[in-house]
Amino acid sequence: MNIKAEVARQVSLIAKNAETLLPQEELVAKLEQALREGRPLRVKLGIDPSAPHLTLGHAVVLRKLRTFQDLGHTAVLVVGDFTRRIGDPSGRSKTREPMSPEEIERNMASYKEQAFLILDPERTEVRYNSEWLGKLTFEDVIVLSAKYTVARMLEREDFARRFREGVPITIMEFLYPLAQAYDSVAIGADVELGGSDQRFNLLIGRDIQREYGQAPQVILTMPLLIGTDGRYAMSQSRGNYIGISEPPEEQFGKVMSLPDELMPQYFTLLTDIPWEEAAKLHPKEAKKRLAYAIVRSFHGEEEAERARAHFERVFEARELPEEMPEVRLPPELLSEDGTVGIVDLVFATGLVGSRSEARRLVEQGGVRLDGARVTSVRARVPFRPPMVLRLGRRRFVRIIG
RNA sequence: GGAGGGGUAGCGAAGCGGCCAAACGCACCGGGCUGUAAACCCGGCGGCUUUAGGCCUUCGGGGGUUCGAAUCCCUCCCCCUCCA
Repeated sequence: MNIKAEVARQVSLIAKNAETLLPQEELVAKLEQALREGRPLRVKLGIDPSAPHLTLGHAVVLRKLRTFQDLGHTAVLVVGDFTRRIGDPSGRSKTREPMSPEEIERNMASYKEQAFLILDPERTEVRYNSEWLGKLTFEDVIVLSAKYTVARMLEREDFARRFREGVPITIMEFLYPLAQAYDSVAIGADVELGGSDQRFNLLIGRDIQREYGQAPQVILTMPLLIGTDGRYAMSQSRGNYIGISEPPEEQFGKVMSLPDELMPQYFTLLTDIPWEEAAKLHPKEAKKRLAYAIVRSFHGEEEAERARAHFERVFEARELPEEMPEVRLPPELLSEDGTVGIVDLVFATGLVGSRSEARRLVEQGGVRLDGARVTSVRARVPFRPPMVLRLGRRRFVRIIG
């Protein structure tokens, strides 16, 4: 095998779409060595076990990790359970409440299930950082903290700004990046992956590894995917996300309503279809291609096909979906003359949270019964099952007797 | 230890005795437009109802003043800034 050529091939695949890859020479050296010795690289990805669901944002990084696996390397998922059990006592962020080991375990079970839709389990190692962080003595921590300076910490944009503006920064916040860096030492990371917001932390890992006599890791960051609002990085706390394990139709629909401007980024970071190719299509067709590719990557060909068919049927042709949930009308809602109040009917579907909400929907023209809009809250409709009730644009129920 | 600021709906943020179920922005829902796009426009966004200037539960917790309190007083809890 021509090692030089193989290294070049791997580097180009690894570097593709990356926001930061440095130092590239070190990656080359590491790859050469790996190939010569038949020893796969250890590629680290830190996992925050805070939330049980993964989003397309996570998928971007996971896909890159998969690339490494396809090249024969090992993915090491490092679960930040140790720090997560402590949380962030400054209480500034509610997403940093301490979590119990049970909660963490539950989240991780679901995390892994989703992550393995992208990753190859055969080449994945999952490690919890409590394994080594939990063993450190206070003395060890002091020794670790002596290896980095305040000035360097303050180089981080976030810290610099807060320090300038007098917003508190706790010592603990200085310790967390060090802990993360120590993770790299513990697992002997050759490369660490992350979102572009992680760049600073990943760099600290290099310094700390060097301090502990290890070859520093190469760092690779991926761009942050913009969320469904078209403005901010996709995150669960912002609610602008598309989940990896959402139902196919849901995923398809969410992708279709992304702003067009996001298409290049999504094609590039989440599919193998080059944007230049998709750009030749009508925007709507391009987006359908995108939605299809994304759904397929998580749910498979068949489900992707179904999701597309569903979309075309319901939203393009404005016909009824093939399948819809069925709801039995509670008999007591039926009056003697065989009619049922529209609000009762809507509420009985369980698709709205309160009668007020049902009423609102009716008043706003969001309720159709067998295709005909019902706008009067006081309307009573003859009950002739089965009937199809449509709420808004996308919710359908079949009412049965 | 001292001085001061603050806790309001999912989030951000006004209000500071009645006109407050609480401005505004974001998110979200409905309608219009369309390529179910996005942007944009209109409406909604505590609950119940006999739909009304109706009733009930909300403005960190508890108690009080008042005809009436998110708004004033007492008390408790929590958060933040500055000085030392």
